[in-house]
Amino acid sequence: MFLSVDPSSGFPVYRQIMEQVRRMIVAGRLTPGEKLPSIRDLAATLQINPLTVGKAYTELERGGIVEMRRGLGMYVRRPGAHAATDADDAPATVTGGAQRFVLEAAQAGLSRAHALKVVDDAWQELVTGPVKNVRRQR
Amino acid sequence: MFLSVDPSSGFPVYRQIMEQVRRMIVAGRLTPGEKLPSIRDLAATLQINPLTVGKAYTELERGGIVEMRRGLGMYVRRPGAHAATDADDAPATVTGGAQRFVLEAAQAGLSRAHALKVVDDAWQELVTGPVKNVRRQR
Amino acid sequence: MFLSVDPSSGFPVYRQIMEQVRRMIVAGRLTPGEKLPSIRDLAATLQINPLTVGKAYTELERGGIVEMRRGLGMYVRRPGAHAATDADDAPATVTGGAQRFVLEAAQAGLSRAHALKVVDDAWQELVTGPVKNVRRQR
Amino acid sequence: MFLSVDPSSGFPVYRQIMEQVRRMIVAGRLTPGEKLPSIRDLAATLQINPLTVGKAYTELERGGIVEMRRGLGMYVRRPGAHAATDADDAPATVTGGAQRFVLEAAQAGLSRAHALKVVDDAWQELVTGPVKNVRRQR
DNA sequence: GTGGTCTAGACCACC
DNA sequence: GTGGTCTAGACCACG
Repeated sequence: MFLSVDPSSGFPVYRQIMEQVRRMIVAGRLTPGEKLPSIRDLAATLQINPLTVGKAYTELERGGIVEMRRGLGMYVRRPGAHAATDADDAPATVTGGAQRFVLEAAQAGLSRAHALKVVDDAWQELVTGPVKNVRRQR
Repeated sequence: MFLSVDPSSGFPVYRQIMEQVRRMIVAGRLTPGEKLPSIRDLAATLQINPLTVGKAYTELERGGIVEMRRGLGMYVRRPGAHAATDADDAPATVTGGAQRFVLEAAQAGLSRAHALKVVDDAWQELVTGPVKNVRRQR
Repeated sequence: MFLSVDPSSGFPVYRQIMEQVRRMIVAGRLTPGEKLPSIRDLAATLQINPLTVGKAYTELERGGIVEMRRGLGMYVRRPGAHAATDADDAPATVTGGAQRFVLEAAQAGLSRAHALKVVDDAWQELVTGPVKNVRRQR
Repeated sequence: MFLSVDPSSGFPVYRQIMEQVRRMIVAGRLTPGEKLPSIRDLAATLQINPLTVGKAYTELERGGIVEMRRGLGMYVRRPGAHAATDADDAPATVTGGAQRFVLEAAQAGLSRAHALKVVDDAWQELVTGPVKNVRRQR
């Protein structure tokens, strides 16, 4: 598990962690049932406060992404276990995200086709794993 | 000019204003050279603090979207006028937005094709606002 | 607003706050639209850390009990605004609570009628307001 | 003896065991003098740590619910044998539980009569219900 | 002024 | 060992 955070990015560190964990799950680099690094370990690795890691984990658990087993650690949840929870409002979230992206793209002067290609490329990068910047493991 | 804000959405009010103004420009409902409502008028209409509207306008001006003419008000800028300002980093912003969207969509269980369709639909909805053709900038 | 917490009760302080706020809303001592004390104020009054109060407020907001208005404070939400959110699983929570209570009561040797009376008395106390219970400490 | 625990429920595993044992006693599915499964057997069945089962048993013994006979195992105690132990504080516990339940119910929008009915139903289920109600998981 | 985030260090319950 | 809670104090974004 290699994660990287940028404390000076202005984007909350705990959200950076959340996003990367979700990204790894989607990309298949974290599989259901797999154990996440302990709060202390990850905090030491990233050189941040354990509470910050804990906040990220707590939020992920609330979102149904991972589950906590007392005294054992955090584990990636089986997909479908939480599907019922947010299956209904997920589309709304996604279309909202699409609207935001489309606005940005149009504002930047991209054509419709160009914008779609950018999304397609991003998806490709997500499933194959970022080419640069991240190392595979395990 | 119809704007609406939700003070309790957790999303900064001044950003809500910025986003809607940009959206209107992209959709062609605000055309280059057109005058925006005054800070005080808009604040009164939305029942929010004038400082908040002012911040939105200032940020829009910094982004080169609108320009301030002392004593006259804020005006939508001619496309291309700000091209030099952020032409270089705009693509980076867009790809970043694409990555965020793709992550959300994948996490929500959408297929690649489905995600692309959602984006295409959002674009369609954006341009088929009440008005004519889309003016692209840059 | 009179709240009291017992830091040495073993029950998390932030949950004590949550419970009392909910209790006050149910009892009508906090009405929809009313403003809660600021995090700093309440923390100073209770002589606890602001972060602890903040955690209580954040959790209440997540539960749809209160809403945050940026830069203004926390406000009691209008009932029904969140009804749709947890209307479905609320009954499950309630029946679970009922099962726990019934088990306790039976284990303690109460009769069925006696247990019902205890609940009825508790409801009475809730709506009329705790007779004692509002004590200052430290 | 069929017990089930959910390690990822957030509720301590040892308390889940305690609660189910007490429930069985109240419901008559475990009668005074009856022997509980050994720590090792139950731990193996539930696929949990024997220390956890041991803690549950120890706590039950402290509460006077069961008694340990060295070299023989744990046995359900005769009712009344522990009455003197917690007869005094039991009512306080029960009224506390009632308050918690009433708060939950009122918050969920139940009427006073409805809440009482839920409790009555739960009691009914407790005494009649040993039939099924046992679910396996994992 | 408001809440949001982060740090450094501590104690606790649980497995 | 694990995560959960709390303290004391700091900086930032927002209205």
